[in-house]
Amino acid sequence: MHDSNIFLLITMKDKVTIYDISKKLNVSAATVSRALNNNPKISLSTRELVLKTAKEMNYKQNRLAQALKSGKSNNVGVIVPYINRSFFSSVIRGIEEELTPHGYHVIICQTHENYENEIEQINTLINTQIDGIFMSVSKTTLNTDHIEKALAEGTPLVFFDRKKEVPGVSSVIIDDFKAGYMATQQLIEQGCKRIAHLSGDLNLEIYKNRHDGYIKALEDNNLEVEPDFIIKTNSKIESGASAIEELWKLKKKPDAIFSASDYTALGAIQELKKMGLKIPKDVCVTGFSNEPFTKYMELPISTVDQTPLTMGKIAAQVFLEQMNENKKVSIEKKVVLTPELIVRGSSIRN
Amino acid sequence: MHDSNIFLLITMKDKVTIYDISKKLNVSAATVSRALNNNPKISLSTRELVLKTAKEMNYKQNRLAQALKSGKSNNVGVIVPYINRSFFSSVIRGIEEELTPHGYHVIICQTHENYENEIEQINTLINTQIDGIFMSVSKTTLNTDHIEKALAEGTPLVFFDRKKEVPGVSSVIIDDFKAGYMATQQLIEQGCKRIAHLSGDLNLEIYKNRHDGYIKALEDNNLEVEPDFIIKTNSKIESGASAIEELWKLKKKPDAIFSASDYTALGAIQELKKMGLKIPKDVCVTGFSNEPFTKYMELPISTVDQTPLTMGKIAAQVFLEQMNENKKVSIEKKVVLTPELIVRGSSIRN
DNA sequence: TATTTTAGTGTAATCGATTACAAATATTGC
DNA sequence: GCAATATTTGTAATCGATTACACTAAAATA
Repeated sequence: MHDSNIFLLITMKDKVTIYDISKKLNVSAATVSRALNNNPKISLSTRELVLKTAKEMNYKQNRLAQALKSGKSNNVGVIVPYINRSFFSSVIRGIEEELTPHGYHVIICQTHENYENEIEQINTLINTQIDGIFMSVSKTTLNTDHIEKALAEGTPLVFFDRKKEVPGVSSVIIDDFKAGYMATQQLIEQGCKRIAHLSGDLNLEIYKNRHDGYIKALEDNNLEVEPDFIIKTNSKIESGASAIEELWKLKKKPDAIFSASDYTALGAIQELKKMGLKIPKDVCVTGFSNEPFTKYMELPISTVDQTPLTMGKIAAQVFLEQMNENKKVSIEKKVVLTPELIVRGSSIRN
Repeated sequence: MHDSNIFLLITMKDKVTIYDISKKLNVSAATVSRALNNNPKISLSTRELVLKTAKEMNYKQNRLAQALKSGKSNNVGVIVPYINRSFFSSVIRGIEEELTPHGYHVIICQTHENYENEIEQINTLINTQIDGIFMSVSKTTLNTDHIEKALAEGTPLVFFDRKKEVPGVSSVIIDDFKAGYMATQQLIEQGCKRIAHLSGDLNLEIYKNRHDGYIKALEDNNLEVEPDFIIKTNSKIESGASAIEELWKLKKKPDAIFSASDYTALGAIQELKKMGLKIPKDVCVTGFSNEPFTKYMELPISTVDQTPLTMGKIAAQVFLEQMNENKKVSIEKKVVLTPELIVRGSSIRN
């Protein structure tokens, strides 16, 4: 910290309420409220007078009071592992852009991939009387009691990307199986025959599906599934590098890598280059998530785009639909978006 | 969209209030409230009974009602141009992590760099009775009336990164002058003598300061300031490429580029390579912002880190300090963080 | 003109929690 | 045993906006 000044200043007027307006105009607060809400049973003259006076007095509606009365806060909560991950921040942007025109505000919470935080965040969101929750579950979340409790309170919930099976909860995800299949298929089409897979935690649905898509593509092309070619990694660059070390200890070496994460793909590429191998000539590589950096590399990395902005917007739409339904009934809607395979230099051989 | 199922389910109990607890225990709501708030003037036995019953009935405090009564919502608003920009999402993360332990929630708003949106967002945040606003002003914001109005309502405001001069408003920024100076100095130390600058809009303080730091470094090293070497760009990759085209039309060509944005730096590098020039041998390049991709390039790009997480945390601390002060007095605090020059391959010659 | 409509406004309760103030009960001291 | 004090609980107002119901006055109808 380099510098820091102090400066004093007196401010602050009291906030104007409908009672202040009603006093000034000698009408009841009810009349003021009705005028402000364009209630038809108010005379044009008083309505205009109230509106004019409200503007003059710089009246601002207290949404808190309104929310308490109506039982609707017009706030929604979004729970993600980290908000500054490219994918999550883009989903949030999508949600925000879709909901703002409907008068909603978005409250964001991070779990840091921690189950306890997730429970805590859900509870405080419920206390805040949010009208709905959007969430991508943390990696350490196994149990769904906290989610079912939220539902029982009547809080609509929408999963995006990372979901759990909970009756009554809608979800918006991408077709990870298809993504895994497409990515693998494209590598096969480049002539690759020994494709390794750097997988995430297979207990998570998304990674399991990417893995299964990879397997199915191999099978459909009559390529042998080599268990040694499947390495569990953790979305870190170093993890990609060490996976390559491990793979290159094998007798039969891979000629392509399909990584469930762009970061491990990057680590793999760096390690392969260090070993003197040429990409894509010797080894083709495809990552996952379309992290911004994949596009900007001198050798751009093939990857799968999860269309996060769309995902956020659709999740918001699902929520809005649910808000328009009968409150005593909740509708479960499962939307599966088609991912987009982005083929770049790292996996083009000809 | 690939698939979409419908599933029905009945849910929802009514929410439990202190009145439900008070009825069940045959005590007054006041007693329940006091017990829940650990008010000392309540007997241990009733306190325990209330707490136990509250848990049994799954009571959740209504923070809306509490907020209305207390005049404190425990929500703060953050206004940024776009939430999915690496820098902004990291600042937001910093704010969130600092304020969550104090019971605050963070509401996010985007302006899309649009002045009208900014006004709108401020107003709806005030209606929502937020306890404070954090903002980075939009590029199109010239006038500060909307901000002064918010202050007059008694809403504390903290600027971060992009600020305006408004009396009574605290700010947390980085020393952009110093950043520009350091970056330029490092290029000079590599032996560069003809350093061009790709600048942003000089009407914005941050770009003006980076520019001024660049000029000062040249002067301090007795290098001539060449007006043709200063090109206005717009933070897009293409803008960096066309700046290079323009510069290389000059008789005297630069031997280094200091760009006020990582994206224009990237565009410049791509264009220079296309022209067959070697980096850093022929031209050194330094960008600004430490965008994630700069680190991952085969030739990593030198850049300036704005320490966004720290910036968010400090902004939050400034806000918390202000909340602890006398409400009728607002204290203006100006924090200037020291940026970090990250020297990478694109500007190392030896 | 008498009576029914209609339009416009006011009264008061409500949302859920908090808190001065009042009241009831328990405890202490003499 | 009784006043004085301390402890615990209740009553009711409050935060600001909304709205069912009641009421008045003017307009429409017979």
